[in-house]
Amino acid sequence: MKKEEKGKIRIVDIAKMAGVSIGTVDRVLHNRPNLSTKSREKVEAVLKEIQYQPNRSASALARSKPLEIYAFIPQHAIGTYWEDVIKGMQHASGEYSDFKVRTTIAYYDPYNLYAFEVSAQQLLDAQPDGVIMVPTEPHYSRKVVDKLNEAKIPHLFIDSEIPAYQPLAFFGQDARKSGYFAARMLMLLNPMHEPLLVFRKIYAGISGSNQQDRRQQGFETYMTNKYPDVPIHYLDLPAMQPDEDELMLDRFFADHADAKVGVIFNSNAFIIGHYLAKKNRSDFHLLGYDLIKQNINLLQDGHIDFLIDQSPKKQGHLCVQTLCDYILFGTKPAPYNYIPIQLVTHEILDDFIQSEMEYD
Amino acid sequence: MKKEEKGKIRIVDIAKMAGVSIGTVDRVLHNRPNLSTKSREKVEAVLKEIQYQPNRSASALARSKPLEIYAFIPQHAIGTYWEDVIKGMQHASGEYSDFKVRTTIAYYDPYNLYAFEVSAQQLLDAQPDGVIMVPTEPHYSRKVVDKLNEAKIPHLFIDSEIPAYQPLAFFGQDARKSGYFAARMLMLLNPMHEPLLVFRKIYAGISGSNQQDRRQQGFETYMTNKYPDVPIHYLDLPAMQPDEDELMLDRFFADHADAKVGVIFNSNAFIIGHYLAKKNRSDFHLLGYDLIKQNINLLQDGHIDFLIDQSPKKQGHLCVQTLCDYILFGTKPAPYNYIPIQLVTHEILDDFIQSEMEYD
DNA sequence: CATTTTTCTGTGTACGCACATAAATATAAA
DNA sequence: TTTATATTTATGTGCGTACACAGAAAAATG
Repeated sequence: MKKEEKGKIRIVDIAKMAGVSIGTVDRVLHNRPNLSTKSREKVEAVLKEIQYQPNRSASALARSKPLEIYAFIPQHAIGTYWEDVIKGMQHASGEYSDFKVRTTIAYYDPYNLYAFEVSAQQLLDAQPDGVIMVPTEPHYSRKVVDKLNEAKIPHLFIDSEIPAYQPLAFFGQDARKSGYFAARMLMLLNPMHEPLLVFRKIYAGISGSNQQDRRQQGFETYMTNKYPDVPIHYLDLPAMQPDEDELMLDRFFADHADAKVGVIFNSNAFIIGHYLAKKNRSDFHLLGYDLIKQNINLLQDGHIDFLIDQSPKKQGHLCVQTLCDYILFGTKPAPYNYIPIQLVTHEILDDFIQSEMEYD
Repeated sequence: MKKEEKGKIRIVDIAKMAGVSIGTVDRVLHNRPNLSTKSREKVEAVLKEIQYQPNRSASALARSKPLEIYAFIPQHAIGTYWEDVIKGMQHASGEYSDFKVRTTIAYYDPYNLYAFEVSAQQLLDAQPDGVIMVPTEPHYSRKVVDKLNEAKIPHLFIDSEIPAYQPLAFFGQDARKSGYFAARMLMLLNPMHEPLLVFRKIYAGISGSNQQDRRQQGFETYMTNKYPDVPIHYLDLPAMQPDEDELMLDRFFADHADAKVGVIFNSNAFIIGHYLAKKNRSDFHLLGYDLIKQNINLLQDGHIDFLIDQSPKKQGHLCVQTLCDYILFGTKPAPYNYIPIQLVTHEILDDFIQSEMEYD
C-alpha cells in the first residue's frame, strides 16, 4: 500500500520496459486477439515483476460502452424486503455511474416454472455483462446458472446460497447460524422455560424461501442441544386471506396458553405482531426478521421484542460493487460474504435505520 | 437518479449555454478569482437550472496536487481499538488513491497538555486539506478546533462528540443509548435481579474517554427507570500494574458474592475476563465493548457473554470517505452519523469479524 | 520465381472530461 | 497612444481505451 504511491507505473512504462507499444500491452491486459506469442510473453514477463494497478479514473473515463448489470429478483416482493435490496443496488449503480454502469432489475415469479423460464430467457437475451440473482428453488435456478456459465457471464448469489452451483460469490446471512442465535435470544426472554411457538408462512404449499427453512433448522439445533425439554409448537399460516389467520391464531394461542415467547423466520412478523396488538397481549414476546416498515412500527410499540436485521441495502450495494470491480478491474471477491447477524431492539432501532439510509 | 443517465451535462455544455468558455465556468465552479460579475451571473444562472454533477473520474485524473488528510488520534492506543480505526482509514485512503488522496496519522498524548499542544501545532503546520480527530478532553480539543476553523480546514469528529464545536460531521456511536441498551441486555442475563457490578478503568486519575462516562450514564438511566431496586456496585481499577488488579478484584467479588452479572464500559473487558478465567468463575456473566483480540478470545471461551461492537474499521473508512467527498466534490455529509449498536455473542462473532475484514 | 492478395501483428492517435496555465483579447488607467 | 490590469480563450496534461492504419509475413495467383 505504500510502494505505488510515488512512481505509479503506467501503461506506457510497461510498454517501454517490454519494448513494445502500448496497444500491445493493452491486448495482453484485456487478452484481446491479434498478437504474437513472443510479444505476449515479453509483456507478461514485465507484468509479473511489477504489479500493475491501472488507474481506475482513466480507465473509467476511456471506456466507451456501458457495463450492463442485471439483477434477477423474485417479483412477489414489492413493498417488502427486496425493495431495500434493490435500493442498495441502485445506490451503488449511481455511485458507479461515472464508470458507465447501468443496473437493470428483472423480476421473476418464483412460484411459476413457466413464467420463470420466460423471464430467464429474457435476461439471457439481454446479454448482460454481469448478473446478480436470488436463487430460490434449486431446480429452477440450475438452468439459469448453467446458461450463465455457458455464456461466461459472471454472476453472484444474494440472500440464499446454493454452494454446489459455484457462483462468483455469495452475499447474505448464514441462515442456520442466525436461527441458532435467535433461539439463544428467545431463551433469554424465556427464563421459566415455557413452551416456544414457531410461526411459519406457507405460500401455495411451498415453503417460500430456503432461508426460512435453514433458520428453523438452526433454531432447532440450538433447542435440541441446550433445552431439549422445552416444548416447541408450530403453526403454519397459509396466509392467503388474512381473516383466516386470526381464527387460526386464536385457536393456536388458546391451545398453548402457557407459551410466552414466539418466533417467525421471515419478514412476516408483523402478522403476528398485529394480532398481538389487536388482542392486547403485551405479555407475549416475539422475535422476527427484517426491518420492514410494518415490523418497525410494531417494534416501536413493543409488540415485537427483537428483529434480526440483514442490512438489505448494504447487501444490494455490495453485490453491485463487487460485480463491477470484478468485471472492470478483475478484483476477485471472497466466495462467501456473510452479513453480520444484527439484533435490533426498539432502543437501538434508529441507528440501524439511519445507518442503512447511507445507501438510499 | 435517472435524469443524468442519458445526456450527461459536461462543463463544455455549460459553457455553451452560458455563452462563455470552459475556463470561465471552471472559475465559477471553484470560485477562483479573475472573472467579471456578469459572466459569473450568466454561469450561475445556468448552473441553477441544470444540476451539474462533475465526472469524478475526469476530475480525479486532472487533479494535480494530492489531497492531504490528517487523522489526529490518541497515541496510547497501539494494539487496541484505535488500531482498527486506523486500518479503516488506510483502506479508504487506498481506495481513493487514484484520486490522489494521502492519509497521515498523527498521534497525540491525551494525558499531557504540553505534548498535546506540540502535536496539534505540528498538525496545523502541515497544512492539511482535511482533518479527522478524536476529541478527548473538551478543553484540550477546543484550541485545535478553533485553529482549524481559523484556517478553514474542514474537520470531522470520530468516536466522541462535542456538539458545541460543530465539526463538519460526527461519526461514532450514541454512547448513552449504547449504555441504555447494555443495561437491558444485562438484565436479560439477570432474571433473578441480583446485584450488578460495574467495572471502570481510570488512567492517571482521568476517566479516559467521554464515551465511557456517557455509556455509564445511559446504563444508569435504564436501571433507575426499570429496576430501581437492583443494587449496583462500582469498582475503579487504576490499572497501572495488573497484579494490583487481581487483589482488588478478589476483594470486590468477595464483597459481592451474590452478584452474577457485570459490565465494563470500555474495551478492557479482557481484564475482568482473564480474572474470571483464572478463577474458573463460569457462572458470572460479563458484558463489554469492542472486538479487540483479547476480548474476542474470551468471548469464544465463554468468559465474556456479550460484546458491543462499534465497527471501528468502518468508522475510519467512512470518515476518510466522507471528508474526501466533501473536499473533492462538495458532498455535504449528515451532521450526525451514528454507527449501529451491535450486540455480538460467540455464536455470531465470526460474521462480524469477516464483515469488518472488508476494510483491511 | 515474381507479383498480388490476404492474414497477422504492431503503431499511432483521437477521445473521454476536468483542470490549470499560457496566451490572447478586452478594458481601464496613465 | 502606451502601459498596466482585468478577463477570457486556447491549449496541453493526466491515463487508459479502442480503432484506424501501416507494415510485415504468409499465402495465393500468374
